[in-house]
Amino acid sequence: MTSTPHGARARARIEITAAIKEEARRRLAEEGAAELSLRAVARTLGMASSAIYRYFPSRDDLLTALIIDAYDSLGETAEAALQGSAGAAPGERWAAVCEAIRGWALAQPHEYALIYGSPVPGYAAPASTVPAAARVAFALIDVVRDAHRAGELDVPALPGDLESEAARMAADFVPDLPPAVAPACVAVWAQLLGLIGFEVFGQFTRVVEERDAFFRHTVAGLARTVGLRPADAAS
Amino acid sequence: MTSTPHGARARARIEITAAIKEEARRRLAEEGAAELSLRAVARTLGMASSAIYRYFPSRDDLLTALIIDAYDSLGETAEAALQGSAGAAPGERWAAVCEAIRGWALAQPHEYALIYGSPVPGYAAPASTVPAAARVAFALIDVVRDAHRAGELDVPALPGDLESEAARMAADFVPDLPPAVAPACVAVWAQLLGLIGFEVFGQFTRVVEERDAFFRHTVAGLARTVGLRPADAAS
DNA sequence: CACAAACGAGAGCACTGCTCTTGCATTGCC
DNA sequence: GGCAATGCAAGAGCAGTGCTCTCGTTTGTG
Repeated sequence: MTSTPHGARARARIEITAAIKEEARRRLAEEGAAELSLRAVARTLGMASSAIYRYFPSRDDLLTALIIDAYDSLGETAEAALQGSAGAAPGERWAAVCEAIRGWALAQPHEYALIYGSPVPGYAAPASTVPAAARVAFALIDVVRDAHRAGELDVPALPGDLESEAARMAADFVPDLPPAVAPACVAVWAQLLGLIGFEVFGQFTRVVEERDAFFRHTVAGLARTVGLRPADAAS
Repeated sequence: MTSTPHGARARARIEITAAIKEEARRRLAEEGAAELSLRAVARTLGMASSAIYRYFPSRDDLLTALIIDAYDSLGETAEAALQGSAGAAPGERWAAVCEAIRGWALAQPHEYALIYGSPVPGYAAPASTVPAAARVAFALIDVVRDAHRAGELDVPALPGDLESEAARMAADFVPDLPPAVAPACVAVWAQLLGLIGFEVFGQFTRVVEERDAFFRHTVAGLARTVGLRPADAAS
């Protein structure tokens, strides 16, 4: 039933699907996920509201598609920063990837909110989002891995009650690194995105003014937490 | 216009206002903010939907009231942990306050999402929420302040480009502490809530299993970032 | 007592997600 | 090439939402 399901109709289908997503993303950029209305999308696309349901069985399915796209877009940005900094010192690469993630988040706050905002509890992220979501994390991990290969990673300490958990984590997604760095990576990943979230969601209003410098400094601290030696020696 | 504006009607007003908030909070606990419907609240309260608008001019106003309550509830929890650990070593107090915040968040995820989730950009938090929101932060800062008084605070380094910002921050809300700790406090505050957010919002699914131990360890790392000496010497 | 303010209820508007039915166009098979 | 099956768009419709307006009624004050 696959293998280029024959001709014009199929092409039209993927084109229209793309057009719906595109228009939805456009509205998302300026309104936020809560205000995204299927009917409005259909209207500006010149189709009946009921027609959209041929392409996305429900509003949530559209949102899920947008979530995956957002994860991928962010992951791509992070990977680009990773490659753009190839050869640089681990501390600098770390900063570059973090800045790229932050830049993406600030440029598309609503999409950031979509993926790192509040998925209501009870809502289990569809398994289809997992690989896309992992890309950012793996970009960060790649920096750590490179530092490790170059012998420039200070493996952090690990308390006894986390040993088995660390072993499991490491086996799951960093089998080539010392187990102790796995929890540190996860912690730093969460803290970084949390930090960015605070800025994007306006929690820094009237608290942090010079956000670029503040972010640079904080991210250097995070680097130290995973065992990297930050580029900015002064911080 | 204040000073007990006379009698039974006023009393009824504050009672009904409270009942609305209570019912709204109940629905919030099991459904999430997006699903909270004024009409539904009115229905279970046995009043016409239009009557609610006598008490809250709009749905957003109701949500704002709930946000303030949530901030206060969380702040209260943090302050209780602070007082409950009076006299203990700074590292232990830090852990206690952090655990309290996390516990609150896990117990009322929807309320956590309401305050630290995704306020759509374009939405400036009403000034009325600020003092309530600050309570958590100040509870954390109190631990740092105590450590400083006891001479147990290792003041973190500060890069040159953050000096003026640090001075401004310190003047604004920690005038009695060395300026360098101010950015560290803000960073750690954001990172802690971000970490908790990741857990509450399900980002740790299939990533972190032993979340208590993981949190304990990570929070000890955060303590070190602000210059505290964590209780858990092993971590 | 009279008057004004506060209040509750109901109807109504514009909007939403989603379903169902009806008719048309395209597609693939014989 | 002709035809049945399928894919698709459109419209009407349901149940629900936030919010407004009006119209009596209740309440407190001069």
